[in-house]
Formats: sequence, structure tokens, C-alpha cells
Amino acid sequence: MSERAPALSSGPLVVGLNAVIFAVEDGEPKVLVAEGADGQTALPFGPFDPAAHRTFEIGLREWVRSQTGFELGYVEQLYTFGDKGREAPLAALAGAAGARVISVGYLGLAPQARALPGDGARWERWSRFFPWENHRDGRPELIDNGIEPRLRSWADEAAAPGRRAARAERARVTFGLDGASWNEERALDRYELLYEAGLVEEAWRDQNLSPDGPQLGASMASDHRRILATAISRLRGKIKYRPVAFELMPAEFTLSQLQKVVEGLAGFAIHKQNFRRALDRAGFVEGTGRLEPKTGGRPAELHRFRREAAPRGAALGLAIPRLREG
Amino acid sequence: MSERAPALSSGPLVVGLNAVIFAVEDGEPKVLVAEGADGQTALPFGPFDPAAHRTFEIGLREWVRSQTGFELGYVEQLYTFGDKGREAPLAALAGAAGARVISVGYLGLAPQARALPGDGARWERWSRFFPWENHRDGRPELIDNGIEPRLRSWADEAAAPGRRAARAERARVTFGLDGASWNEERALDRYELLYEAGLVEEAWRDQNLSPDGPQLGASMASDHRRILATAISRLRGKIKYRPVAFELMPAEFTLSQLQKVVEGLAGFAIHKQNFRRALDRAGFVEGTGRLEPKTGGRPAELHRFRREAAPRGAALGLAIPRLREG
DNA sequence: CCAACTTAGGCTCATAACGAGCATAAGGGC
DNA sequence: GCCCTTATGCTCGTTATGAGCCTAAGTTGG
Repeated sequence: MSERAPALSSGPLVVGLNAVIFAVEDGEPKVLVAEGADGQTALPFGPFDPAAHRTFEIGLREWVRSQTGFELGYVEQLYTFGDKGREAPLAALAGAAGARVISVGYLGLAPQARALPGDGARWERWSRFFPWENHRDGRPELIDNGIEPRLRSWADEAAAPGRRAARAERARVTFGLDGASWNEERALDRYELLYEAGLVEEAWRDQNLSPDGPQLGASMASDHRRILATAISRLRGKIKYRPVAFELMPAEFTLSQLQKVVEGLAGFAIHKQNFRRALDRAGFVEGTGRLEPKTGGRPAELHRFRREAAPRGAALGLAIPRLREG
Repeated sequence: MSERAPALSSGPLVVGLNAVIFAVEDGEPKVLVAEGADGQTALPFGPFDPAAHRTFEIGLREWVRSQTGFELGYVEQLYTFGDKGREAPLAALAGAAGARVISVGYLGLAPQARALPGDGARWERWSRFFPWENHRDGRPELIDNGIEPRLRSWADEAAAPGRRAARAERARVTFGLDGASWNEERALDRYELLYEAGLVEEAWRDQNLSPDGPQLGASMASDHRRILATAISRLRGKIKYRPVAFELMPAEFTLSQLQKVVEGLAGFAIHKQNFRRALDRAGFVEGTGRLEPKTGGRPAELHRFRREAAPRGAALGLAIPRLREG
């Protein structure tokens, strides 16, 4: 277990960056995608050049800037993917066919879905890839019609009764079936379950199966939809204990616009008064005095994010009962 | 922004694994460390061999098994470190001096601090490296005596008044000064602040400075103490929404033992009855009927973790007011 | 053998947080 | 000017949380 000189890694090794870049337009969350090699939708992928860039993040920002002409705001590392077998298309891109590819996934937030150089890149809504994640207008019918019955038959297919029960329970918890509560942070769990149950195109493609029904949501190249789900889960968790939602807002905004953005990210509707009460308590925003008249009703006051505001106590969790302060 | 063939990464590139392996002994959290090259305490580091291992996790488990003889339980990826300038000692270890080293950090949990082959590896308490993180017996005096005054003078050193205020505010929030609340999840923020303020040995070493006072906590090789702080922060967050604490427990345990473990991880004391109430609600444990007599007082009932238990609603957060179910 | 001490386990209370409904204000369009 | 729309504010009942008090069942020391 002590540090010791090992055999050197064998075979060519390439490190790349996978970026999940989000923006919100009219309350609708969007992700930046590129046209993949064989016409599939892909996440933008760029190589990491260790000679040119001191850190991954610098490399990522530089590369996004050169490709899209805009500056990323918030950036955060997601996960590093290194499984064998996923690299074939990436290695070709990186100009090193046959190499083992390791890609470092990053999440980036842009204040607006800005126009892009017509380079094949475009903004797409999350909901194209994850139509079951949007509960803003109530639970989507797709879950009841297209997902629940197929998950149930997948559960019933298992050989042993114990495995049947385990599958059913997993479906129940991740998709909130049978009265179980919907947890918006489990976006990744949901995608992984659908993949295992063979309900998404990626599963058919990876295992050379034939589809047993309509695919759920639009597919992406390689494991990119899984990476996207990772990013969504991470972001949905993060907005609860860090004020990252403001990274997606313009400098001035109305409280309703802010709420729409948070609802878009979280995927469910929020009680307006309670949302404002929470905002008040946290002290994140302050009114500018100016009004936004184009609301279609009573004008709304414009607010701005108080970057300097100390998160007074805005970050806790549950399950561990805390001792009261001093 | 479309995927396009780039220039190949230049220069040798080595990928390694950094493992932060935790166990708890008598309620005291410990981390597995190795003796570094020049006598410094280091986290175990192993090379990743892409030819031999299909995934990072398989590589990590295999390598821990071969080095220590025990099987890791829970494993989770932490972060991938790729900054230039931190690799010199690692590259030497990996047998490729001058290579750019990228290391993928992993967090692993072991059910017990088992004996190790006498290979230089040993279990060390967290508190040796982060003495300011243990608030189980109240706020440590070290903060009031050794940290707060030095952070204040660091804040006062800043040139502009605005920067002075920003520094003071940052110290206030991360260390809970002036009545601000202590957030145990900010372990990484605290270490980074001490590093920037030049109060830890790593800062003196990296910048060739001379110490301006006693160092705070024991130092580690390279940026390993920063990685360790990352792991602690991650774990402290995780125990609130995933039942990972049980990965550190034996098969059967008393509720007091469980509470001691959670207190050790969180770094503060918990109200016993409230802890049990939360356990009850979550439904994670069940009594076995057997008793543990060696408590020194009334015997306690032994419990076990219900792995199959559905987290009934155990994972939520705050700050976003939710709509009630149904 | 009993008193004092230790640890386990249960009950209750006050307050804060939360989800939800109702009410009022201030614009625009017909 | 009426009606519709959106903004903003107040209040209420329920639940979660932090904390204190009490009893049970062992061990230890005189």
C-alpha cells in the first residue's frame, strides 16, 4: 500500500473534456449540443492539451471561447469517465484511433442562450432528451402511459421472485410510482433504470437488441445522455445549497422570471409566496427600484443578485438533527 | 463547437488513482495513509493501467486488495486533479519523470480499520490533519486561540478596504466567527482559506515562504491534504441524503455505536432522542432482538441496517419550497 | 446488599419552518 | 369602466426540529 513505482500505463492514452453547458431561455432549460460524427446528437467534446493549459478549467474556458465566442460563467467538474468500450468514436475525434480515452466532464452555466456561430452547434431543450423530467404541468402522461407499464413488465421478467420485487421497488422509488414521492434529483437514476430496462435507444444500440417499443426521449451519441443526466442531477441538487441559479440570470430580473428559471431547472412548480419567503430569508436578492412594465399585468420590480450577501445559514440538510446555536 | 479533430495531446501523460479510504474505530474517523517519498505523509497513490482494467473503480478495488488484503465496500469518485505543477513527486512514482500526471481521486469506505501488512501504510485520525474540525466537545480552543486572530490579521493585511471586508467576511462564514453558524460541510473551504492565508505548512512549502507561526494540523505531501478535505466535505454532505454511514458499521451494532460514528463523521454531538426519532422516521434500521451487554450500563439492543428499506422520503433539501404530495 | 453511577430508551413541549389559501394592488385590453 | 392578468402581501394549520425531563436496567464500590 505504500507508494511504489508501478508498471507504466500501456497503450496510447488521450484525455478529453466533455462539456455540458446549460442556459435558460424563457424559463426553458437548454443544453448546448453538437452534431456528432454519424449524425447523432452529441455533447461538445474537446481534447485537453496538457502542454497548452495549466488546468482543465482553463482549457475548457479557452476552448468554449474559441468555438462559440462566448465566455462561460460558472464552471464545475462533474465526473471523469474512463470505462473501456466507450471510446471508439471519441478516439477518432481526438485523432488517435485505438487509443484509450478518458474524458473529464464539466458543467458550465451561461447567463443566456446566445446565438452561436453556425458551426453545427445549437441549443436544445432538456425535455427533448428527458421528457419524463418535466412536472411543471403535473406528472407527465408519458410516465403513466409509456414508462410505468413497461417498467412493470420488465420487473415481471426477472426470474427469481426476490429480483422481481427488487426491480419493482426500484422502479417505484425512482419514478415515484404507487404514491412514492417524486425526487427531482434522481434524474440520473431514472435514466440508468430506463437503460437497464432496455427502454432507451442507447441500450438497443450498445447491446445490438431490437427495440421493443417506442424509444423514450431523443437519444445521443455514446454515453452522452448519461452524462447529461449526471449534470441535471448535480445542478438540481446544487441549487438547493448554492445560489447557482443566478448564474443563469441576466443582471436584472423580476422575481417571477427567477422563479420560472428555478422551476425549469427543478422540473416542478413552486408556490409563489413561499418561494419569495425563502428568498427573503436567504437575503440573496434586492430590489433596484426600477420596474419592468412588460409583464402583461401589474409591472414587476426588477431585482438583482447580491453576490456579496453572506449565505446566512442557507446551507443545511436533514436527517441529522442539529444542536441549536449557542 | 462541432466535434472536430484536434491536435493530439502532446507530451507523456500518466493517469493515476488517489484513494481516500475511511474507516471508523471506536467512534474515531480514520484515514489510510502511506509514507511518502521524502518522509511526508501521503495518500495512497496507484497508477491506472488502462490495459488491465476496464474501469477506474475496478482498478482501484483490485489495487487496494493487492496492497492491503482487504475488500473495499462503498466506493465513489471524488474529483480529477490535473493542474500543472503538482505532478513532480507523482510522476516519479509512476516511473515517468517529467510526465504530466492526471489523478482521479476516489473515496472508499471500509467497515473496520483492519490490520494492515506492515508496508508503511497505517490508519491515522482525521483530527491529526484537521484539528479544527472536531466540535464534539464544543468549539475547539484552537479556533479561538490559533486561527481566529491570525485570520483577522490576514484580513487586515489586504490593501483595499473592500478586500479587507471581503476577507473578514469569508473568515466569518467559513469558520463561524462572530456568531455565524458552523457548517461542518465546509471542511474544504476552511482548508483552502487557511492555505490562502498562509497558515498551513503546504502554503509555505509551495511558495517558499517562512512560517509566521505554528502550523495548523499535520501537513501532507503535495496537495493530499486538500484532497482529504474534499473527501471529508463530500462524505459529510452525503450522510445527509444517502445512508452511507452504514458502510462503516459492522453487521450488527447498537444505536449508540451508530450515533458515535455519525458524530465522528459530522464532527459535532447529536441529541440522542432526536437522532433516534430521525432514524425511526427513515426506517433504516431494525432491532434484532439480541442484546449487547458490554455497554457499562443497561444492555442495548443490537440493530442491523435494512439495505432493502426504501428511503421513504429521506432525501430532500431546503431552500426550494415544495408542493405537498397528492 | 444497597447506594451511586452509567448507559439505554421513551415522552412532551415550545418554536421555527413549511405548504397552502385568501386578499389586495396595479397595470393593459376591449 | 369592467374584466383579465400579473405582482405582492398576510394568515393559518401542520409538521419538523431542538431541547428538556423521566424511567429502565445494568455495573461498581462501599
